Amino acid sequence: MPDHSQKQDVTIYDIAEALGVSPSTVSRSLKEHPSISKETIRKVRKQAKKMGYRSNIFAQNLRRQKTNIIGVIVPRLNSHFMSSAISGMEKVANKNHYKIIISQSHEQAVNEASNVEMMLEQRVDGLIVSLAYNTMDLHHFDAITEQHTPLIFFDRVADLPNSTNVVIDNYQAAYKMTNHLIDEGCSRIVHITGNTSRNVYSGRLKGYKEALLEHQLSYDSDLVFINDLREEDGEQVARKILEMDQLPDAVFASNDVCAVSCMALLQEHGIEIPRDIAIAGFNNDPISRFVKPKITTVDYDGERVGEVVAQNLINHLEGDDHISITNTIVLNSDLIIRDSSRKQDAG
Amino acid sequence: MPDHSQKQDVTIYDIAEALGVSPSTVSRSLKEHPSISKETIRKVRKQAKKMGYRSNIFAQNLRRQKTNIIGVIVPRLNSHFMSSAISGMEKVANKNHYKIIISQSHEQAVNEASNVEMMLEQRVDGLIVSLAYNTMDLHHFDAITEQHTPLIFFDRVADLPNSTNVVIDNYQAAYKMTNHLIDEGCSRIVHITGNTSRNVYSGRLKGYKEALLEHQLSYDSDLVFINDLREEDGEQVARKILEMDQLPDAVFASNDVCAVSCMALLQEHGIEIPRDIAIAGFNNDPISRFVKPKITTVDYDGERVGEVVAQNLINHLEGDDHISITNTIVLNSDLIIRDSSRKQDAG
DNA sequence: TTGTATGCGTTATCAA
DNA sequence: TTGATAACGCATACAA
Repeated sequence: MPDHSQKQDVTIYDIAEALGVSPSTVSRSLKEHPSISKETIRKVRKQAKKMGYRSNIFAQNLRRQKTNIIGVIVPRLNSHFMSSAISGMEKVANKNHYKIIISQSHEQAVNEASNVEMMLEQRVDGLIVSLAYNTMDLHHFDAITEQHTPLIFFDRVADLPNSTNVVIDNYQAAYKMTNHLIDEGCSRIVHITGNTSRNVYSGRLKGYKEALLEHQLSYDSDLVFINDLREEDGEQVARKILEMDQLPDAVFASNDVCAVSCMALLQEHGIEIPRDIAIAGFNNDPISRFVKPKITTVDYDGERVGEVVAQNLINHLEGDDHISITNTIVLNSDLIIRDSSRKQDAG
Repeated sequence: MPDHSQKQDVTIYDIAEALGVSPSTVSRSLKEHPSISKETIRKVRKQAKKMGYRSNIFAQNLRRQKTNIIGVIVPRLNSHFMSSAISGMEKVANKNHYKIIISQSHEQAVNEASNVEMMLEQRVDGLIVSLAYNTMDLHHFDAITEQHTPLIFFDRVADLPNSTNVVIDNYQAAYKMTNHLIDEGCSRIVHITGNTSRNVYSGRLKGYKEALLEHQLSYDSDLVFINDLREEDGEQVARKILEMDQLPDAVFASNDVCAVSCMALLQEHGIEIPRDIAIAGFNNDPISRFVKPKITTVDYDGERVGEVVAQNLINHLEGDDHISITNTIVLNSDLIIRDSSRKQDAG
């Protein structure tokens, strides 16, 4: 057993003894309680520094029943959107003296549930969640809401009372994107998206359908692909496209990675973008700018989402806010038209 | 003030009372202490579940002086390498019932120091760090080592006694890459890298130099660019390249984002890759595969790095390991030769 | 302005 | 096999 035991910590008792005062005086001095004289405060602080005192946070937590820790559960960490979102949360949390504990569900409801349990055990002050791909039943959040632990969902949100959702208008974004493609003369538009039990994907699918209908274009379910939106999924759709009797004239994917991998495979088979097929993605992942042609996408600023989510939660925790009864915050998201569209004016 | 107060928690006293046994019996039953009868254990567990008991972790921590929390400090979260590394750490931590608390230094030593202080306050069981760009003085880690809190650096590591480093052989990787470019007939090779106070960048620069020297190629400092390796830095180098009297025949950048942005701007100015200039990056960021041509790079698997780092730390914490006196773990990293090199055989 | 005493929920030691 | 009791370090109600 390695020896990392001797964290012989200095306590307020040690300081009290050294100074010949009581522990409570030390405790109060350390947080500049108004009833303590300036002189005492000065002395205590000096002694504390001298002895290398560091407040024991467990004892504090135990007394105050508060941790200043925010729990974050996400499907996975290593996508551009998610890591940016986490970055934004960390920034805001740090500024407000909160810490964040992170866990991944790896897109599995069962992991999500055990992560929630872990967060509960940690007694997080609040919880931020983006749902796993296959989460249907939401009962694993019951204990959270029962204890009135503030709960905020973002991106992939839930329909749960007493929780807040931070989203963009996925319907509108997809509606605008599809309209844009139609305006460019596309009429056979492939849509690649994820599990439509998730708000983000159902919203986008709906926007896509609506735009078609408004232009008297028939909705063809053979042109809609539901998958996990990973690199290989984009490629697989590309292969299916190449086998179609009649080629589509556009592909609109629900994320950029999928759009880009689909495009790459199409290009390898001699399809010219955007002449033969126009391409559109979602998220404004850096990758969307680096491919050729640059792909049209929807600006979805993870960093900002993360900031808003964290700030909202902290406001709530600090009491600057009311109890939310299923409150929803909708952030902006704009089309970014690029070379993979047939015209390049602003949308 | 919103009402998230009534976390009227069930304690072992409540269970004890309900069952007519002592709190110690409950405590022991809950952790299946060998001296407690099966029957009692069964009863206690049942009652605990019935009453919705959840152990208070502060009290536990307070008693045991242990948190099962690992602190992680990184320059920034939202790069592919870093978010993958964190993902790997989270995976291993989760499996071993550890939690991770994350903070960003935003590449500033001053933030790094305050993050360390925060981790100390949280009483993390161990600390994982990748250094900020401009960290020179390492005294902000003194308190960590003094308490014998295990400390592991990865990627951007330090030369500190009683800490472990997890790295790849940056010298070798850059040496091989430069050799590869030379083998392809390149002789004026631009190298873009970061602050050479950081091991990763000094190692790579050294490998680059060494390869040149071994081939009787003179080292030209005008071909070496030290910057922050961001998207805009790659573009700026591209502009400088375009102004050169004699064009280089290769660019070797210390990360893929920088390599790719440099390449894109060169291409916009009619340079053909790899005919006019070959391109090489570092990290095997997905972006390196999606650009055209795909760029040659160094495989640097963040997920694996994260796993190794976390596993090593946990082994140490669990006592399966000795106290490390400046131990170094070197992970594998291989060249990935792609279209942006002039030949495409394996390196 | 400061001190005393108690409790936060657990675990570990000792005794029964 | 179980129980009583004393910590762990801090914060606060009450007393002085």
